[in-house]
Amino acid sequence: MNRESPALSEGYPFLPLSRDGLVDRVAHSLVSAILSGAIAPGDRLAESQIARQMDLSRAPVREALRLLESSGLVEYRTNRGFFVRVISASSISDLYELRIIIETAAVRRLTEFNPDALSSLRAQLAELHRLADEGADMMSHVSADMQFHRLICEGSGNQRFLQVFDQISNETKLGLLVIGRLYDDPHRMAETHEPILDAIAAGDADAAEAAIDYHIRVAKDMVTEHILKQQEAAGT
Amino acid sequence: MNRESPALSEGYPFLPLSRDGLVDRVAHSLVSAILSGAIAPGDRLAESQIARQMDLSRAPVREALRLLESSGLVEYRTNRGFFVRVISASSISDLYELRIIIETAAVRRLTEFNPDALSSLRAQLAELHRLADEGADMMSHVSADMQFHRLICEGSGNQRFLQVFDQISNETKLGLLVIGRLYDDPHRMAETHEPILDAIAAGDADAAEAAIDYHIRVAKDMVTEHILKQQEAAGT
DNA sequence: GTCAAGAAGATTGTCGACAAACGACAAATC
DNA sequence: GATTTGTCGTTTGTCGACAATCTTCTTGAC
Repeated sequence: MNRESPALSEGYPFLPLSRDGLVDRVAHSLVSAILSGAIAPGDRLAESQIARQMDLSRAPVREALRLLESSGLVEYRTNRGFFVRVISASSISDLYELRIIIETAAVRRLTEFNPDALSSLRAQLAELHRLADEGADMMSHVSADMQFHRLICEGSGNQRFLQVFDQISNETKLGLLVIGRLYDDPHRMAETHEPILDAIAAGDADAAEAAIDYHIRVAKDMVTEHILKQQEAAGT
Repeated sequence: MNRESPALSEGYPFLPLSRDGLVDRVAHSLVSAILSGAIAPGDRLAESQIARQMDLSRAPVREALRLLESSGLVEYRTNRGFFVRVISASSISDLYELRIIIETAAVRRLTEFNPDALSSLRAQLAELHRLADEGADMMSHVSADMQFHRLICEGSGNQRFLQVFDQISNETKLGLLVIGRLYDDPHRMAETHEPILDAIAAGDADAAEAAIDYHIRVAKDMVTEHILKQQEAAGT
């Protein structure tokens, strides 16, 4: 066996093993808890309590929370601590308006300068249908859906678009998840992405822009409507 | 002297005296240092060293740096620390593309739904001319210029637009400052904002959008050109 | 019963300390 | 002479502790 021969040629391909620190793991854990609904919007996130539960000191917890803050999932008040951000209809509306301008610009650039990205978008659409077939849970649907849109931002070639998208991505997911059952017909949901792909395939940037604008606007209306309904119900 | 009488009536408008914690002050101090050029792009920001100089512990310094990180001024590498982000031509180009889509959308909404914001924009333009008259320094010019654009985002009524603008604002300033003398004719610079105001005053959203698009695009070209020239000079 | 003031408990803000990781230079090996 | 290995000083990662602040509960007056 020539276990060593690759190393001799200056290149056994060791993967740089993930040195991701504690902070990232804590942050991920918190995101899961929030997105799963185990911690509800408005709830307090006491760092000392979390640290105790995870059996580590407050420092990494605090940093993880600061990280979540910059992604909009969590809100910080001086001398009071961190709270899960509450989703208001107007804040969601603003969020989707932002998504619209980012993603329309992104899909335009993608169509014009990077049409090769189409294949990965097709693959992601197939993934959406696969999840629909196997009756996956809401969280999986939402994540896969967002991943489709992320690919568009990534394919735009503009790092800032992707950065902004990632920053608001978790909050968008939260908005989708708090309203509960939205993907009643997941196949139908997946299909709504097809006009975007068609326009990109046709190389028609205007059409692509219009398609994604429509797509996100529909989602926006659905979500804001749901939230308004929920607020009414809660106010009664 | 009736120092206390206002308090008795339960309503003297005391300004909440800077209870903004240490962290914000540290962050502000660091931003100043970076934008003033005292700390150059690529430089390391050793938290222990900064803490020693400011005579406080590392905790608040660390948090301040994390804050700057989320505003893009500073970059963090695990187990290595914080570094002032280096400005590349492509990253600046992406940044301005983002500004264009945010601010065109913002000025459209402002023109359509909040034309009253015009007066504060006019005031800010006057401020630009005032600074030009008194021959203010570069930093003041840049800040006042950015404030004009911030007012547009604020006037859009979409919180997210403002949020994104604030997030990239410092990095934009940094980009403007590293290229040095750009405001050779500050009055001329101030005047380039006028077409935007005219369009808003006329209630013509399309024209306003076109005006700010042009305005930012010109700035983008100037800045990227300068940076490319600098990079060539450095590479020689 | 309502409201205000105050005490008790918990939580955040900041600190100093120690272990682990990094970068640089010297020593050793081929 | 060039590359690898060992060592050392510095910096980051994490911790536990204490003071300042907030929240809650109790107490008391009206």
